[in-house]
Amino acid sequence: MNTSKKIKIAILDDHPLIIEGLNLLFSKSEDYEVISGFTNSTSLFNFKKLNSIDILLLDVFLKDDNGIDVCLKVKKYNPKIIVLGMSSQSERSIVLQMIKNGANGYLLKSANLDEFIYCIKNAIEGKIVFSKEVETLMNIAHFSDLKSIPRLTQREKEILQLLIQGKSTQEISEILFLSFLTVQTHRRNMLNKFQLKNAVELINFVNQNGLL
Amino acid sequence: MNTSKKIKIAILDDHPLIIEGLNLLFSKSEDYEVISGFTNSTSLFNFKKLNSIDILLLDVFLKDDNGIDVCLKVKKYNPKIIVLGMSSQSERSIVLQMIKNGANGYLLKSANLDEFIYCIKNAIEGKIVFSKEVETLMNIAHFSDLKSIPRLTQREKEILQLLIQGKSTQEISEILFLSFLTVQTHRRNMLNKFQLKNAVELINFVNQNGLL
DNA sequence: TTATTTTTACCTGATTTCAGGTAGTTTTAT
DNA sequence: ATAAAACTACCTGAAATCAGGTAAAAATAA
Repeated sequence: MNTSKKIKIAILDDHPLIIEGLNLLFSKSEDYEVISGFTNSTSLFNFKKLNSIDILLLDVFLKDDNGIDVCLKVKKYNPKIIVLGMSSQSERSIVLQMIKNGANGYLLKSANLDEFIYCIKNAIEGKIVFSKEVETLMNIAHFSDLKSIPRLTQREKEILQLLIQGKSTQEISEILFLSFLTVQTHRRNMLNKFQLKNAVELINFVNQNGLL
Repeated sequence: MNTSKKIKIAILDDHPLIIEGLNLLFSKSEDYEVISGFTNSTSLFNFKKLNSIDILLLDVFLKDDNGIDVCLKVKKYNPKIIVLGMSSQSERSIVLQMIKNGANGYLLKSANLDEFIYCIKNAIEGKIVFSKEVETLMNIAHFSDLKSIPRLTQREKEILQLLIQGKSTQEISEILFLSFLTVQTHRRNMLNKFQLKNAVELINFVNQNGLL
């Protein structure tokens, strides 16, 4: 870590207001500086000095893209860039996916300004950081989830996607050119995998755990 | 409208960052001033000078409360206060409910800074205002919705709530001390009301139109 | 190449949901 | 007081879902 220079922060958030706020927050600091703010992912990836970024504060809900994919791309490009996910509401599933994709932490935008600073500091030191509320959300059944939840196969995902739209087994079989009976089997397998009772429960479960 | 004084803006948003940003935005203006920012609804309602507020910028997703209820309370207290809803993602249902509760407009936080100013200006002049994205979202089937969508009765809502949790008709009947057949009738009535095929479609419809 | 996973498909049977109709009671609004 | 709406409950029958099992291709990984 080079201490002679300020730590360079970039922001990707489709809310100009948030960028303004963060800018203001760090403008007083002697250790950090915001070198650029982007409102969409393409302008981030077109950024010439991508490699000079130390920390990327990354909103997960973007207009043109989503933070989960952006995180993966950034980490692939340069794993040394510290990526901190941000959003307004925190969902377990999203936080889990971000961490799975290499993010170094997750902050709620509603966090106190102190919390922002504190988390960034710790992230630089190599820790995985969460703002308070995210932490409590995560601790309920902490990290076991990433392994214990069986995942869906490709076909299952396709069927699930149609199921979520309210399509019946018959309709799904016609859309995917499968036997009615095959679709039934897949449905049953999904219910069995997660120990659920019916389609509604399945959809709830999938939404809550971001399995699609 | 008193032009000798600045127009007084209050902000209720659980994101300190947003409040900071808006503060900065209006700090340059000669026409507007931010007189106070709140991060929860109780502190807003404890505010002594509530009546001096001209415009309330109101986040709909709050920790302790929700903007839809807050809007109603504020308008009840003083209908002259101009209330503009804000959120990160826009959902038809929420926007509709806000307007129904007397809000004077709705802005996405991702709106450009110019858009904020523009909308506030027009709201003061008595218009119902939307930021661009909200406008396109609303225009798809514009305001007919408020009337044309038949609404759910109390009992139907109770049953729907359980249905959404994945409960079966049998379970629901036990929970609500009703006949199995009665619950079936209510389910059927709901499907008929909205011309839907099955429970999953019903749940989607309700979520999309905020009927619960 | 072999083992494993995935995808496909069938059978049987129980349970649940969906669709149509009717109808008495209670609550709410005019 | 009367009409309208909401709530309750029943009947019948068709359709769909759920639950158990088996099993053979096909694709993927070791």
